[in-house]
Amino acid sequence: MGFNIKDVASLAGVSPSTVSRVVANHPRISEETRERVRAAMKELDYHPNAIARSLVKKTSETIGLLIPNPIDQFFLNPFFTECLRGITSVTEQEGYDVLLSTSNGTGFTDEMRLQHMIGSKRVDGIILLNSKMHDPLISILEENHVPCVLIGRPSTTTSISWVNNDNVKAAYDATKHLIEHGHTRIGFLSGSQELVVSVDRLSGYHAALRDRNLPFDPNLIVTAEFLEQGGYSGMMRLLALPDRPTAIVASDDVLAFGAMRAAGELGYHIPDDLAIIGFNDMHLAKMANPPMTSMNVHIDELGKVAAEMLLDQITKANRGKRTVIIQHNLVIRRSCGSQVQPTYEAF
Amino acid sequence: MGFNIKDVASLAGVSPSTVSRVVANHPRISEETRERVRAAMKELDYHPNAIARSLVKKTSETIGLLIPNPIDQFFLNPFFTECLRGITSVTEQEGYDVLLSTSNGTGFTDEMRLQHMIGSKRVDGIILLNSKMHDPLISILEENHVPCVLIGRPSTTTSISWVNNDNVKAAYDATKHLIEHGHTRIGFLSGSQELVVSVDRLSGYHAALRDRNLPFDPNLIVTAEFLEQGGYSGMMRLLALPDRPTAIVASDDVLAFGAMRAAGELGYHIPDDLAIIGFNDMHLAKMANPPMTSMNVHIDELGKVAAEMLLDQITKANRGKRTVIIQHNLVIRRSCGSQVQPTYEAF
DNA sequence: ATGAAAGCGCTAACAG
DNA sequence: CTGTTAGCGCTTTCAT
Repeated sequence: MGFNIKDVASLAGVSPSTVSRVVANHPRISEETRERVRAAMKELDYHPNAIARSLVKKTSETIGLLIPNPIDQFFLNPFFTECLRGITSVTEQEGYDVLLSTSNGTGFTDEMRLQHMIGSKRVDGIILLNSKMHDPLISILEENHVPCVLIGRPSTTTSISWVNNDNVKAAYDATKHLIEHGHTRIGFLSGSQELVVSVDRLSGYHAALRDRNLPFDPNLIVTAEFLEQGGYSGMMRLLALPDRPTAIVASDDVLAFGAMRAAGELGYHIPDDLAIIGFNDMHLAKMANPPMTSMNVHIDELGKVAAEMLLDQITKANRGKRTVIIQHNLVIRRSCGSQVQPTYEAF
Repeated sequence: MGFNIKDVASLAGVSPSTVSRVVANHPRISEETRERVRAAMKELDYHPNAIARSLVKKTSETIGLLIPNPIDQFFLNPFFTECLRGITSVTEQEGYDVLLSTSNGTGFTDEMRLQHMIGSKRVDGIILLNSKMHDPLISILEENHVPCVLIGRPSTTTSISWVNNDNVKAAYDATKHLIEHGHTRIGFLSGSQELVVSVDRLSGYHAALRDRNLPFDPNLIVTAEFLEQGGYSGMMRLLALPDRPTAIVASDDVLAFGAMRAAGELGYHIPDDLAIIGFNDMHLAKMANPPMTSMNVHIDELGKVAAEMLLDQITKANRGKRTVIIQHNLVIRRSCGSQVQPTYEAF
């Protein structure tokens, strides 16, 4: 318990540096001493102290993930799990661990937590989630020259790399789909306009209306938190309008679920009375009643590519700025009035 | 960029130890030097190197979470997110971060990853998920005297603390509910019998049948992975029986979803032809068609209590073994044939 | 109240 | 191929 490199060295009758070399698989070590050291390591159940190693090598084989506040609200949206699944699918292959910056108790802002994560040297790079408009986190990252990748689009010019969907186009496509179904009054359930993703999706909605010469009615746009409750109350407001929408684009599936619940309570039938399209195509979507049409933006892929890009920066010192766009595709089910077979999908 | 304690010290005209003291809020520092040091820290944008600190203090303000292999399969079940939500709700208050041990690329087993996490000294304590029967991880934890808490019940006597549900009783209650609805042929969709939770839930099912003098038919028990696909194929097998069950207890909601899909494809109507009860009451459950009756075991609470217990061990050196049982409650919706109002629930 | 010095466990020149 | 030496950046006695 708690043996260190010196203990192993003296048991094997060599110097600490030799032990260090066999641990690191240094080539120029005689087979004989290598064996002897290995035996000593096993006998003492020696495990190298990663902290000490980290201190001298200045790498930690760990990447950091900054969970934006409020933390537990973030976990409520399946977005996080999907992202993390993508991220870990590459870290596990490359031998990296993932540090979640959660500590917030002492009233730390996201900026302070990011500064701390960088300054504390516990991670070799950082993945940032959920970029906000005029996000101060971006400039912190730039100033510090830390390897990092943003999941989402920065709202201002920046030198840091990012992965994103073409959210403008995705919302455009979703809205167009409803227009092609004959809808002219289409409501839009938006997430907070502080988030770039919300801004982009709203602007795609606008563009689609404009292209088809449909009038734009600000009353048809409701902003809510990315929570089911937000979708519910937003929808209630839309349905209370004298000239209610006949179709809804929700910029997140959880909003769409809330919207469906509100519609159900008021006695509207989906898709006959009201068409709904969600965003993200979470697993939930296919189990909804009726199964929900949703824009799949391949969140796991966002995470996967972000992690790959980050590890590239870290291991290859490849700091050139890269931006990647992940494709989207509309998964048509029954909530939008399309005539599709009642299919059964696996998770 | 990259200033250290010495840089701050010389700028402030003091010794490194003094800087260290003001960082640590040491009381016996004159107000004047404290100010001077703070100014220097701010000017250099100094952030203490947590790695160096960790090396000497032997604490990291980080707790480790060992994600069992296969990692990405684990993320597919919402169990993980809920657990993590509970865990982070306490770490964020207490100023701890969370390290996910994911690195697995070089063919590491769970044991090796645990050993590494402990030996590497990057975490002050460990939360273990998903205990298996005869789990070797448990003995590793015991031997190393690391602060740790198990989420789940250990299958053998052990000195380590754990949090769990009374899964035997929970499955008993779920099964009893179906029996009270008049069912006598009740199928059981189990997760892998290598997991303690599966064993417990199956034994609760047994006990309920026994208590009501119902015959036990091994054909009614199907074991599958905790994935929707597992529930689907398991259900297909049950429904192919000459004397098919009229009700199902699924030991996980994702299994129940797969079961519902299979039943749907074969033209069975739920709950009229077939009653189903799931386990975990994930958010999905209430959005199912029909809304799913499910045993809520309060997973976030498991995570929360586990984290609290762990931090207690770490900060108070409170190593006494503790075991906590989190209550369960059946959330009755429409998939089990109970006559309940079609209610609408928020997330 | 502050500084000097030793050392946490490891790696990396530099010698040999 | 292997050992010696000098740190990595910080905390912590022990002095003063």
